[in-house]
Amino acid sequence: MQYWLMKSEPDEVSIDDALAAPQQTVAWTGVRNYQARNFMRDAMRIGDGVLFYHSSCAEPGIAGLAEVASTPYPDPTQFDPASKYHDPKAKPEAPRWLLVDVRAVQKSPMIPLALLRTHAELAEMLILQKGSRLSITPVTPAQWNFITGHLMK
DNA sequence: GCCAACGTTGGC
DNA sequence: GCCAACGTTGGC
Repeated sequence: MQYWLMKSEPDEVSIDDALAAPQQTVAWTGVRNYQARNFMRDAMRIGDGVLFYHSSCAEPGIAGLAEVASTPYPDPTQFDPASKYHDPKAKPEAPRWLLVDVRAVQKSPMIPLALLRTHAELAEMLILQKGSRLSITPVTPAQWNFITGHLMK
């Protein structure tokens, strides 16, 4: 069992959108960074815990809890010329981009980025490092426990 | 809208 | 393989 933080722009898919989706599950489309892709392809397992993070919005921060809900499979948007995530170099017989399904578990009290920064226990979180912009990052059990057990109370 | 930081591309 | 140019991310 591992833990992750996954960024989503709430204008595209918010925690509320995910909770309202069938099975409360959304396909994590649009990742176009190899490191983030590799986490989904190689490291994630069904049932892994996910911190659902809102980025590029008025109040960036952790907005809910979710879990990995599928094994990896090709991101269909890479083959869709109408999608902004279209990748002309991807072919169905050789997909470049894989994703997993994510099931929203619950909305949480909003935990703003600025608040995360105030806790020494979270100083090592990858998302808090200078220049970090990876959209999917691993979270340690200690960080997970601190956030879910302390900040979400 | 600004801009720092980072990733990717492509010429050489 | 180097690296400059360019595009993107994402907080502020």
